[in-house]
Amino acid sequence: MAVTTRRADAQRNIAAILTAAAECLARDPAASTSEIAKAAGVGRVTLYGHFPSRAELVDAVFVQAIATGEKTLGQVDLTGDPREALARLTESSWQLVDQYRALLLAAQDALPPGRVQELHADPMARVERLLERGRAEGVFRTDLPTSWLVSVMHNVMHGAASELQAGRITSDQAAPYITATLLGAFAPA
Amino acid sequence: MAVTTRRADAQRNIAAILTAAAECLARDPAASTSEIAKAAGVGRVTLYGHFPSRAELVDAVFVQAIATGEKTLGQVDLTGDPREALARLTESSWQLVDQYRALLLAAQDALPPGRVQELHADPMARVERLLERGRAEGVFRTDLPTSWLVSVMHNVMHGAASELQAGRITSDQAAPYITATLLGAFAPA
DNA sequence: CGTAACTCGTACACTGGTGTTCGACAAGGG
DNA sequence: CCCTTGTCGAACACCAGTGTACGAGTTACG
Repeated sequence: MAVTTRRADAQRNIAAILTAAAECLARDPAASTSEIAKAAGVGRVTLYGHFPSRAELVDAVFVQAIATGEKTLGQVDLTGDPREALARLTESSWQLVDQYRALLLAAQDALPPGRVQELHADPMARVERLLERGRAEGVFRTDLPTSWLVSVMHNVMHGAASELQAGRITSDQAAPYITATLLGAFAPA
Repeated sequence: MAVTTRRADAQRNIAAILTAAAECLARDPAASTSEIAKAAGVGRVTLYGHFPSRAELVDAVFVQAIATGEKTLGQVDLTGDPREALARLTESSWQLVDQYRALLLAAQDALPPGRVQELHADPMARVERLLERGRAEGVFRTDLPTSWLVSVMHNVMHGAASELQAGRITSDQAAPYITATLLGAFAPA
């Protein structure tokens, strides 16, 4: 599907728009197409030449973000004690959540409902597998559904991002706090 | 400061607008003034006659919601085993969070930053006091700041609201799930 | 080097909200 | 009963964004 018949400058512009959009949306989830085009050093018309609508642009940026995030998470060692694996996964995931927080908000009100969920399927599955293994080994609780535990992890991380933004915690504290909280929450009763 | 010199029908209208706004914003955080006015059975101009701007209307609705919420929470018995008290508080808080979820979103992007935080001070203090007591009695962990634990509680509840909305859990499951999660997360290491 | 692909700015049409103004018309209160 | 207070609808100005149209200019690529 990749149209390889695009001229070199066009490809450069597409890339520039994509990275500019990522930056702008990270600053302000409601960033306008004008803003993004300007940041990319490109006319607004050019932007619309490559992305039919703002929504499709946001989608493309989001897809890209998920893809690079997946690459990072794929390198995390998930073997050994599930608790230690969870700590490692949390550390990496937290970086990503913190980085892409605003982008997620942008996606949530620019993309059709369910689309965000759909694109999160892969990273979610990774967490789920680890939790399942921990449950099988008896180090994580089994009295709550795995999907619930995944959502707890998700929400605690996003909560940490809010706390960080509000200045109530520092960047260094976040990961340890999250890890300590989750290990407590996931331990068997 | 309460202007008692208002005509009876005006007071009725104000009340109607307030309750209509509460309903509309609960359905759609971005509900327009036209929508709210129509729901209140009132002209849009009348609405602006009582509330100078959409933001001030949202503020008023939010203040009202907090006040009635506080009344409910004030009746919760917080004595005895802090863990059981937390369970009771969670049960009541969850009802409120679920009910006012959309309103909170409305407030967050209609009100100046910090205003939401400001109005949450009282309910937060209540949770904080309970957690502090539990820490003093050795049943809650002390290796994380109280403010962090409060935020965890907050975020787990809002996460549950999302899960409920997405149909991944049912209304009955929410409170027990939240309670079980928090008791685990707050237990001493 | 010529042509097709691409870009640019400006301008435009459209949408959907906010807040105001106007004048006519009720309705409550003293 | 009169007058103040309040209400109403319609119209208006305004803003900020999205997406499109046009025509002239530029750039890659064969």
